[in-house]
Amino acid sequence: MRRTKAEKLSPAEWKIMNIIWKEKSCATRDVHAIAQKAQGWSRSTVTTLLRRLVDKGYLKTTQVGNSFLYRPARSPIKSYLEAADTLLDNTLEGMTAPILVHMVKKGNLSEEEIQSLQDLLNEYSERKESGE
Amino acid sequence: MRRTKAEKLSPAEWKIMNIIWKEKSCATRDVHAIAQKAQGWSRSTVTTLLRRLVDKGYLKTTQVGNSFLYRPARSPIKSYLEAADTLLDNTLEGMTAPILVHMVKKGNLSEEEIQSLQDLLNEYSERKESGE
DNA sequence: ATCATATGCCTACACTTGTAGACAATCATG
DNA sequence: CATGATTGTCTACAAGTGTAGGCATATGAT
Repeated sequence: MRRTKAEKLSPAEWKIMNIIWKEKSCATRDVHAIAQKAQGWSRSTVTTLLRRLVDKGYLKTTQVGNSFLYRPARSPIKSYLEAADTLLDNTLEGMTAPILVHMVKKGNLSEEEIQSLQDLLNEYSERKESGE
Repeated sequence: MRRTKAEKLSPAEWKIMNIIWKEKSCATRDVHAIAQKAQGWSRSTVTTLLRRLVDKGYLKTTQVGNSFLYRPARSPIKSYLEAADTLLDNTLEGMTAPILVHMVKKGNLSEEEIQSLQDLLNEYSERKESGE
């Protein structure tokens, strides 16, 4: 259970981070309001998760009056990419493509997003053709 | 900590599954030999993980002499796709594309794999253009 | 038959994660 | 000011995970 690099988030912690990455006003009560509706979590549960996220370096706090404001300390994109890396780490050779296909299918991508992926792939296939 | 659907694997369990998905001969000793070299795990550790994987329904056993043969009870692809779904579940709207880009970049895809992804994306973009 | 070895099974223990109650300090309102 | 509501802090506990030691039995070699 060594933990050398960036702390991994648990599913519940991702939920909380997603709330804070999305909302602007981030007092405990706000997070709780949302998480209560979405997951049925009690105030205690939300507080515990917030504390752990601060511990893990994902959130920073500012005292405001008698309560705390929570702000993200890490960018969502970076965090998601790390999670993607973790997924690939668990994966055997040759499995990446099927996974990508699957994700494209379920990803509900916009035209622009599809376009950008196409461009990227074109770039790659050209490189391959010219002897990479 | 409810667990309704298919049991999730922990990182250590993925490692073991990958060994068994890859190797043909799958007695404890074989798994241990590999995991010992790769992760430095003791025989006990490997045994425990194998037991848990049987419990979770990822492995089946056949008795052979005084020892057990382990076989996968689930396909790697299916399992990986479920893991990909879990990743997407944690992810906010609009983040799928950047993740895909990232995975393409790190995925070291073959020409055929790139081709198949291109085909898929073309299909999608045509559909979009014709008013999906 | 004996003994070293291999193997399965049980137990253990620290750390993580999900989930939350209880208590204390603080704040707002009559 | 008194009191109820708000907020933070501490503590708790069951289940999951990483990691492994030890014992008993089965097996192969002498």
